[in-house]
Amino acid sequence: MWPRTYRTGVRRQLELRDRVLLRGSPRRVRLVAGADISYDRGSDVFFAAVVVLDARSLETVEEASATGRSPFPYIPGLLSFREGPLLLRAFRRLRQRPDLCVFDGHGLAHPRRFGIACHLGLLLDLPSFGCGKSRLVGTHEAPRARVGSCTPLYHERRRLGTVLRTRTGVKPVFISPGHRMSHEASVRWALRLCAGYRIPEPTRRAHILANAHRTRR
DNA sequence: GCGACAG
DNA sequence: ATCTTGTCGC
Repeated sequence: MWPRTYRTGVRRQLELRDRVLLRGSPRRVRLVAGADISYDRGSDVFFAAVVVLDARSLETVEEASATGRSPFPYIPGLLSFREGPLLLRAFRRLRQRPDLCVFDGHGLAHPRRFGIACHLGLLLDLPSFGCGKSRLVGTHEAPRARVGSCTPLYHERRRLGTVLRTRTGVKPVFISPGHRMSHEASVRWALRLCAGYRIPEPTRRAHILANAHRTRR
C-alpha cells in the first residue's frame, strides 16, 4: 500500500532507506531505462512513460506508458509517492528488464537520503540514479563551464551527490545514486548517456514520450 | 515566525 | 509539472 499522508510518507521513507545500497557499478549494461511523467497544471491525471535504450548505441528499443490519477499532492521530499505508483505501472508493462534506470529527480540528494531514484530503484531491485534539474538540499560550488566538470554536493557534512555540467556553458544537473551504485558510477553513466543535450537520453526521451502521450488526448 | 522547497 | 514570446548566442 502506498501512503497517502505526509506523516505516513515520511515514515515509509525512514523504514525503507536502510535497504538502499550505495556502492558498486552496474555490470553488463545493455539496456538502460528512463522514466518521467507529464500532466496538465491543476490536473491529477498523469501520463507516465518509460523508454528503454540500447546502452551502446542509445537507440530506443522499447517504450511503455500508463495513465492514471495521482494519489498524492506535490510536497518537496515526497515526490515518489506522487509519481511512483504510475511509473511502476509503466515499468510493469515492459517486456524486457533494464539493467539500469535513470529517474527525473534526486536519489540520495534528499533530506532523508531517499529520493525517488532510491525508492523506485529499490522497489524494482535495479541499479538506478537520479538526475535532478534543480537542487532539493545541499550546498555546492559551481562547477566549471566545460562539459564533464563537476563539484560535490554536501548536506549535513556528508556527500549526497554531484553537480554535473552535461553541456558546456549550460546550467548543470544534480546527479545522485539511487540504488546499487556509487557516486562515481552514477556520474560516469550520466555523462555516458548524454548525447548533446543537458538531460541524459533515457529521461529526455521519456519526457518527450510522456508529453506526446498527454498532448494527443 | 520566516524562508526553502525534486517534479 | 505546465504556461508563455521574445530574445540572445553559437
